[in-house]
This record gives sequence, structure tokens and C-alpha cells, in this order.
Amino acid sequence: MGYDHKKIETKWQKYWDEHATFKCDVYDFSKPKYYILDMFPYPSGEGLHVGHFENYTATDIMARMQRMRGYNVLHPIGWDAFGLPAEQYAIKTNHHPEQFTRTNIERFKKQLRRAGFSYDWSKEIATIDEDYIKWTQWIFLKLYEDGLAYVSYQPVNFCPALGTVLANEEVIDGKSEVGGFPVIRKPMRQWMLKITAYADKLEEGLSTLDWPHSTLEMQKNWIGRSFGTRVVFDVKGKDVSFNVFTTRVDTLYGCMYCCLAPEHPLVAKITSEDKKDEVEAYLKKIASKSDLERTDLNKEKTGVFIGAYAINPINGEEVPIYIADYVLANYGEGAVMAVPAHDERDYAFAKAHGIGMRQVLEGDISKEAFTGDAKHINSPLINGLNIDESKKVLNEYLKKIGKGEEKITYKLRDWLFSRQRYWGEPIPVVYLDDNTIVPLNESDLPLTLPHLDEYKPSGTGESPLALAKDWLDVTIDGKHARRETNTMPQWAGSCWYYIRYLDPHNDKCIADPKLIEHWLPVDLYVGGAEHAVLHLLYARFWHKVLFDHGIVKCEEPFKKLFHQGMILGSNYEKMSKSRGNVVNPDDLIEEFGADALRFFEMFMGPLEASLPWNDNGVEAARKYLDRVYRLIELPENAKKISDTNDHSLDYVYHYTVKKVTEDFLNLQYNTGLAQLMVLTNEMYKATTIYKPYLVGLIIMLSPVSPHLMEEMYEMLGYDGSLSTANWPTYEDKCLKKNDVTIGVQINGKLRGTITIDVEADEKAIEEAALALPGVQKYIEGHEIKKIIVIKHRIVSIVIN
RNA sequence: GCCCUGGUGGCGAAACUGGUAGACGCACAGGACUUAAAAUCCUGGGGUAGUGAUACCGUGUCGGUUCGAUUCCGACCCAGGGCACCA
Repeated sequence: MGYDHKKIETKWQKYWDEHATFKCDVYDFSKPKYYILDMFPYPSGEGLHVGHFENYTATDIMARMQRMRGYNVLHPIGWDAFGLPAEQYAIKTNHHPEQFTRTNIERFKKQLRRAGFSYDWSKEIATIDEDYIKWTQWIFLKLYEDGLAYVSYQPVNFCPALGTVLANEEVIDGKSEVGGFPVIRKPMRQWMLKITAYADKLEEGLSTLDWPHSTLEMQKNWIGRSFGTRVVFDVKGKDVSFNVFTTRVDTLYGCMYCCLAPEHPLVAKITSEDKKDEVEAYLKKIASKSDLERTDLNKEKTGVFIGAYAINPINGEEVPIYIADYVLANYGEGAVMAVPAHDERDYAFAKAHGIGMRQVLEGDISKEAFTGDAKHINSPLINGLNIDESKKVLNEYLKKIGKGEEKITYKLRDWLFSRQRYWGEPIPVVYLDDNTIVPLNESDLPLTLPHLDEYKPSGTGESPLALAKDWLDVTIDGKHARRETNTMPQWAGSCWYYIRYLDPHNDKCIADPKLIEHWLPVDLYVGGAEHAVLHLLYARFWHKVLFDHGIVKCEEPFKKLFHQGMILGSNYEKMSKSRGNVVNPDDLIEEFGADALRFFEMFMGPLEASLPWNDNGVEAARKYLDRVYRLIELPENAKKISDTNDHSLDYVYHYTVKKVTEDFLNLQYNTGLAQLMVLTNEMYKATTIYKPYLVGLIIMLSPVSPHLMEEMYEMLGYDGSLSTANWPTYEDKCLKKNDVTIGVQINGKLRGTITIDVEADEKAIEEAALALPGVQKYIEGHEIKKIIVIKHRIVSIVIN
């Protein structure tokens, strides 16, 4: 019937608890450190799902393995506990969101313990804890001191249905990411973080990281660094000029008009009298468009001539100035020089507005803009040169005449850091009656949330905190002041939690500097690819700020990053309640045990792949574990266990140790486990099982299915927990085989195999290959042109 | 449209720096054990033709390089993820 998973798993979970088996002494610097981190969960009302399990099992295996390999392993867990669902629950029920959150945390904890994850629970943190909020706010004050946090009244995305402002990243196609409600533009007082000040450092740091290629690409694209030129255009007849940004300064001779963003400050100043009405009407049209419409209409290039002309600094030509909404106010200089012949957008605009074009590169522009590299024409200073050479020449020239310079711009925008919500960290500043901002003193932290009778958004955009009169009004140095009602976004707490884990109860500083220096950066960080940009970019940003303050000593927080794939429903669709394909881990643990679930989730395929759930999978994993168990439980197998080595398993065992060790360290658990199955199968076939090899199997399997392996270790007569056992090693001499089987190809087709002594020289291999009857048959009557012998691999015979 | 990732049996997947494609597992089939079934243990499974040894075909498609290509190169098709007028 197999082992009693309930009894065994409960027994060992209790043992680990009572012996504090996985508590990490962070001050023990005698062993090399290994810091392995999971992206901490948001404690939702739905509990842990199989996807969480995949993530946490993967890291748990690494943690358990590295402990056995002699590392001091830090493997903590905590709760990303602020978040919208708790607030929405509070709005509905009028209960405090913390109540909801704490209940969920307890449920998650129970599930994690049942899964047997080897977390150091003494390091547990939640972002909503007062002594955590304190340091989140403390970091905010550092950002404020540095001028990296500032108030801005720019238009922001307001979602009437949620009654709150959203970050650009939370708006998808003009609708809120959560709920899918329409979003409009509305000017409001906001806190911004100047992440753009770190754009360069964030870009540069990417090259030092051992991260998935696609994630590095995404961050690179998000930061969007581009090298170009700022060119100065004077406005004809007025004493003003404007800048444009271009990455193609080489096409300057082909500039037929200039285009300002509708919001450009110069528009009002230089619009001619007769064009005022037209411009006004256009601006009105733009303003009423939502982001959705603005991007939707991107097929048609709209814009109007504003009755002014700019002077092209390269040739003194006067070109008309337009405004058009395809020019973005907050990128580059908010203005472009338009070269219809060599830019797709300018081409479309010119066609639509009857503007001519001048070709300045050789190429076909009859149907579309030519954007490739070629020789320049119609460009006196650079005729005959290609793009790169031309840029160099023109950059130098523009610099000399004071009309431009090389410039770097970024797509990255500043981070909208405030939310008009209750359930977030209060922003630790107050406003005097004259609107002067006064940051709180460090000694006043943490600034905690007041209890409210109602948690509904005020609807005007201000957070429910505006209703907490007693909390809101304060006296600072005898003067009346009002607290900031905005709170921080959920991202805030997750920006630095990996630091707090080192020293979660420190009330003097965010963590003991000695610990920060020793333990950071995180050696391995595992979590979903959905955080490829936002969380991982924000956390890197804060880390770099803390680095500049000397608080952390390394420039990047997460040395190696890994994204586990998504587990899909058995119908290949994303698991969701509405699709009815959600798999509940609790039921599976109940029926097959945590060990089996852990095993299956690692065995089902590569960790990074998104794979469909297979209902038989967990049962199959369980059957394998039963099979391992029977190696000692079944009398006829137990009889075979011997303290004397008959060497029959030497090769397969040592090969398995090598492969499993390498595969596990590379997070290729599926192939490592396959090899453990091979070893198990061989043990079944063997007449004698050398006991140390059996122990080796148990140890290698223990990170994956720890409870049963602890039990088996005990059954074999060993004391204590496997966590103090040593990871097995292999000997090269056991990996040597006496002979190898290699293929024999004739003209690329496999015609036979030979088994030959590994030491055999090429000549002997060649002879053995030619001697094969199957080979002879093909060679007869043909001339052998060439024989290629690759030792231990293949013999390739070429005939005509 | 642009960027990234991937496409291998009925299914999940393996395959070192180009070297016997399909390890391991699921499902399936056969055998042993059993009165029987379940469980277990053993064996067999890429396709087509053939009783058979064997032959031919086969890693999304088409071409190329090579003695040899899942692996390298070119073009294309499909799926997933990201970005979206970024000058």
C-alpha cells in the first residue's frame, strides 16, 4: 500500500520545528554563505496554488542541497501584505484590511509548513508590520533628502471606478489592470520618484547580472537608452529657439518641417495670429482624447501648421513648424525634426499633409521611407558617406557652430509613487498651511495608519485617510499642519525586503551593516517572469540609492535570477477559477503527500517552461517514492543491502552523483530526477546494493522529498536529521568504463555499432568498424574515400 | 509593426563543444504473481512496408554548410511573452 505519508510528514515537520533545524545563524561567517530568496507572496484570500509550490520547491531543493554541501544558507519567507484586494474587502465589509490580511497569512503559513519547506521562520517579516513600515518610511525620507522624491501636479491616470490614480504600468489599453475599468487623464498632486536619475546606472548594471536573457532585454527596452543628437532650431523672426532630439542627425539635410508636441511650452508663444483658432481647436481635440483613443488612432497622423518657421542650422533653410500628437511631450525634447524621406512616421505625416520630401540617402522612397544604411546624397558636408561617418561629421560641425551636441535620452519615466488608497504605507511628510512640505523626523517613525469607520475612496481622488480627522491634523513647532493622505504603492515594501530578512528585529537600523556586507547580494532569486520589469527595476533602483548612501556595499541586489514557468491547467490554459481548471495543492497533499507533489512539480519538465498539469503526474511521483521506499521496506530488497561493495553499481552511482549535483545546481531538476530513477532501477536489478550508495540515493532525493527520506535514513539506523548529512561526492576513476559502444556511419547513415575498449586507438576502431558484416555489405564494390574516427563517439565512412 | 522565447513520438520531455534522436516518466500492450482483480515485478513501444532479417522516412517548412545537423547559416510559417508613434 506504500508508506503512510500523513504520519511520516507530520512526524518530520514536528521534528524540524522542535529542533529549529533550519534556523540560520546569520553571524556564523565561518562557512561560505548562500542567500536564496523567493519572491514573497501576496497573501490573497485564495491560498497557495500549485504555481507557488513550484517556485518554493525549486528554492527549497537548492537550500537543502546547499546546506548539505557546507554552506550557511539563508532561506527566509515573508509577506508582501499591502495590496488592493484587502482594501476592497475592507470597503465591502467595513472590517480593517489588516484583519483580512493576517487571516490569509496564517492560512498561507499553514500550507507552507505542510509542504515541508525549510524556511527559517525566525526571519519572517510582513510589509505591514510596524517595525517594517518604519524602515520603508525611513528609506523614503532618504529619497526625499536626495531630491529623488518630489511632488508633481502633472496629469495622471485617474480611474473613477476605483477612485484612485494608477501608474502608467497599471493601465493597459486605457483600462485599469485590476478590474479593467476605464481610465481618464486628470491633473493631481502626486509623489514621484526620480528613477530617471538612475537610468544610466540601471542600464549599466544589467551587464553584470546572471539573469534570464529575455528579462535583461525587457529591462533594457524599458529603460530605452538611445544615443542621438540635440539640434537647435531658431524660430524665424522671433528671438526664440527650440531643441529637437534625433538619432538620425545624418538626415538633417532632408528636414522638411519641424514638429512640436501639442503640450510644448513654445506653442503659445510662436503660433501666428491667423492660426490661433485652428491650433486652439486641435489642442482641445487632443485634450479630450483618452490615452486609449490616442493610441487607437495611431494609423492617421493628425496635426496642424502653426504659422511659424524654423531655421535648419545646417543649411539655413526655413521649414514650417507643426504641432502633432505623434510627437510625445515627455520624450527627448518634445520636438522633432521631420525627415519624410527617411522616417516612417514623418513619411506618413508628410503624405497626409501634402508636404514634399527630399531624399538624402540612396534608396527607394517611392512607396515608403528608406531607413536603411546607404551613401548620402544632397548633403554637402557628407555626400558619399554612410550613416555612422555622417553622424560623426555633423555632430562635430553642430557643436562647432553651437547648434547642437550629442545627447542620450531614455524612455524610462519617473515613477509615480503615491496612491490614493488607505492600505499602504503612509508617506511620512506633513504640509504646513502655506503648503510647505515638512518631512517627519526619524524619531517619529513609524507613522502608522489610523483605524477608520469607512474605507471607501473619497471619490475625489484623495484617499480615505482624508476622512481621519484626528490623524490628519497635527501641530509641528506650534504650527498647524496636515498629513499627507497619499500612501505608498505596493511596490515599496518589496523594494528592500531582502535586506530586512538579514536582521528583521533590528530597531536601530534597517539591518546590521556587518550582516549587509556579508550576506548581500542575494545569490539566487526565484520568482515569476511577470515581475521582469517593475518590481525588479524598482528594487534595483532603491538598492542603488542605498548603495550611494553607503548602506549596502554591492551595486546590485540580485546576482542570479530565475523565473519558474507557469503551470497551466490540463487544458493548456492559464489556471483560473472562471475556467474551472484550478488544481488545489491541499487536496493533492492530502491524497499523495507533500513529498510526491514536490517531486512531481520538479519532474514534469524544465523549471522555466510553462507546462500543462497532468492529473496522473502526482500519482506517478508517489509510485516512484513508494518504489524507493520498498528498497528497504521489502524484505527481499533489504536482504540485498550490504556493507561490502561488489562494485556492480559503481559506475551508475558515481555517474548519478555527478549528474544530479550538476543538474540541481543549474536548476535542471527534471533531468536530475530522471537520473535518480535510473539509479533506482539499477538497484532493483542488482543482486547487491552497497549501503553507502543507498544512503547516497536517499540524500540526493532528500531535498526534493525530504520527509520520506528522513524516515528512510532513520530506518537505516542513522540518528538525527539528514540536513546535517554531507552531500555525496563522486570519484572520477569510477566514471571510467572499460569499453564503449559507438555508431558506424556510411555516408551519414547509421549502419551498425561496435563495442570496443575505451583505450583502443583509431586504427583498431577503424578495423573493428570495417569488420562489421553490416558495413561490409555496403562497402563491397565501392571505393572508400575517407574514414573519420572520433574516439568514443562515431566512425564515419565515406564511399562513392 | 518592433523585440524576446520556443516548435522533437499518443502525452510531459531528453540529447555534452555538430557525432548512435527520443534518456526518464505518463498512457498503452504483453508476461509473472493471484481463484480473480488491484498493487507489485519484468518486458515491449517514432512512423510506413514486410512473417522476418531488413529497407525507407522522421526533430515546424524550404534551402545551404558538413563525412555527419534537433544543434550552425539564410528565408519563411506557427505558438507564447513583452513593447507600442520613443524621433
